[in-house]
Amino acid sequence: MVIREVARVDRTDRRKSRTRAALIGAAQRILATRGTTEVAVQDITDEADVGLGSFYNHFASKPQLFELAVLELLADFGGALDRACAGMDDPAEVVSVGMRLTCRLAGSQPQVARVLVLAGPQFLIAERGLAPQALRDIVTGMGAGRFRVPSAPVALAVVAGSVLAFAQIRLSPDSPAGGLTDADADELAATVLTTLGLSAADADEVAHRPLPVLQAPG
Amino acid sequence: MVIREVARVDRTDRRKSRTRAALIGAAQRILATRGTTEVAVQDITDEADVGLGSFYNHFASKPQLFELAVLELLADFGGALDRACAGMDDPAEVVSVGMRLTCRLAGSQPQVARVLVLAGPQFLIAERGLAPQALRDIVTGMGAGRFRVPSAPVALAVVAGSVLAFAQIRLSPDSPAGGLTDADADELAATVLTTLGLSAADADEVAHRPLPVLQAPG
DNA sequence: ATTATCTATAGATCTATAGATAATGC
DNA sequence: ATTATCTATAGATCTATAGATAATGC
Repeated sequence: MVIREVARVDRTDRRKSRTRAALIGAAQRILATRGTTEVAVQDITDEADVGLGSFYNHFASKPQLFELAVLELLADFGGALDRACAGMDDPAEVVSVGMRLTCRLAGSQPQVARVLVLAGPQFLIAERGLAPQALRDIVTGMGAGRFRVPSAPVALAVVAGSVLAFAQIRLSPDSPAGGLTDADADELAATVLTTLGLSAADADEVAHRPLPVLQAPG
Repeated sequence: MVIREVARVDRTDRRKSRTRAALIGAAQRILATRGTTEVAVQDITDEADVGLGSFYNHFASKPQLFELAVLELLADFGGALDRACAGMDDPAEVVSVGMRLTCRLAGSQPQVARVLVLAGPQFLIAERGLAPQALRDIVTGMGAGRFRVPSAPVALAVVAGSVLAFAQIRLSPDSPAGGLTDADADELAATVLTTLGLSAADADEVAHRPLPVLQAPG
C-alpha cells in the first residue's frame, strides 16, 4: 500500500499538466479566433507549441479536447461569477451582476466572450455551469419573494438568451444593431429585472449599483 | 442578341435545380440531425442521393454549401413570418406573433428550429434576414409610439435572444429547464412585450390573440 | 528506471477532377 | 449537339501509432 499516492505531485506531473494546459489553451484560442473546430490536430499542437504525439497522451480525440476546453472555460467564468457574488443577499443584485459582467466580457475579454457565444446553445441545456447557476439564482429570488415570474424556465430564457445575444451583437460592432456599450449592458439588466417583477425604479437602482471585480480563476 | 434568355427554362434546367435543391436539403438535414458541418462531401451527396461529382457542379466548397443552406432556410422562414404578419397594423402584435411562431417551431418543426438555433449567433449579426426584420419591427413600434425602450439594439437582444434560448431549451425537454410548451411561449411574448413598454394587461392581451397560420415557403 | 514528449510515417480518409455515361434539345 | 450527372481515381491531407529521445526520480 502506497501512502498519500493521490497527493504526490512531482516535477514530471507538473510538466504533464503544463502540456495539457497548453493544449486546452490552444483549443480555446482556436475556437475564439477561427470560430470552428474544423482544424487538424497538428494545427492545435502547433498553436500549443507541443509535439503532435503529445496530443494523444492527453486526449482521445479532437472533439473531446474541444468539449473539455469549452467546459473548462465556462466553469472558470461561472466560478468567478459565483465568487464575485458571494455574500450578496439580494437575489436581484446577483442576477443583475451576472448579466452585467457577462455583457462586459464582450468588451474586456472578447476571446472568452466569443467562446461563450459559440457554446451558447449547448450550455443553455447543460446540467452544470452558467445556465443552471442562473436558474438557481432565479429560483432563489422567487422563493424569497423578490421575483414574480410565470415560470422559472421562461425567466431563464429571457435572462440567459438576452445576455448571449447582447454579447454576440457587441462582438460585431459593425452589424446592423452594433455599437453596444457597458451602459447598454446596465440598461439590459434593468429591463430584464422588470420582467422578473421589480418596479422600473427598483430595477434601475439595482442595475446601477457598483460592480464587484471579477477575479481571474485560480 | 438572344431574346428572353433569362426566362428560358427547360427540362434540363429543372433537373439541375432539383439536384441543387437535393444538396441544399441534404445539408439542412445533416445540420439538424448531426449538428455539425464536419462531414465528408460524400456524406452529403449520399444523403442527397446524387453522385459525388454533382456537388462540384453546384458549389465550390463544403462551407459554401452549408452557408447557402442556412441562408435559404432562414430566408424561407423570415419570408413566411413576414407574410403571416402582412396587414397587421399593431407593431406589438407583429413582434408578438414573430416570437410565438418562432418558439412554436421547436415543437412543430424541430429540424428547422435546430438549424435556427445552430445558426443563431450568426444571424443575430447578419445584414439581412430574421434579426434585421425584428429590428425593423421594433423601430416601427418606437416610431409609432407603441414601444418605449432605452435602445433598439438592446430591445433586439431581448426579443431575439430570449426566443433563441427558449427554442434551444424546448428542443431539449430533459434539460434542467426543459419541458416548455406553447403556453410558455405566449408567456414569454407577454413578458418581453412589457419590457418594450406595454402595460402587463395590454401585453397579456396582445400575446394571446389568435395566431395566423404559417404558410410553407413557395 | 520511469515516464512524458517528440519525430517519422503507415494507412485511412477526403477533395477535386478527368473522362464516361445519360438525359434533353433541336 | 449540348449539358448535367455519374464513376473512378490521383494526389493531398489527416489520424493515430511506433519507436526514439529527453527529462525527471531515486
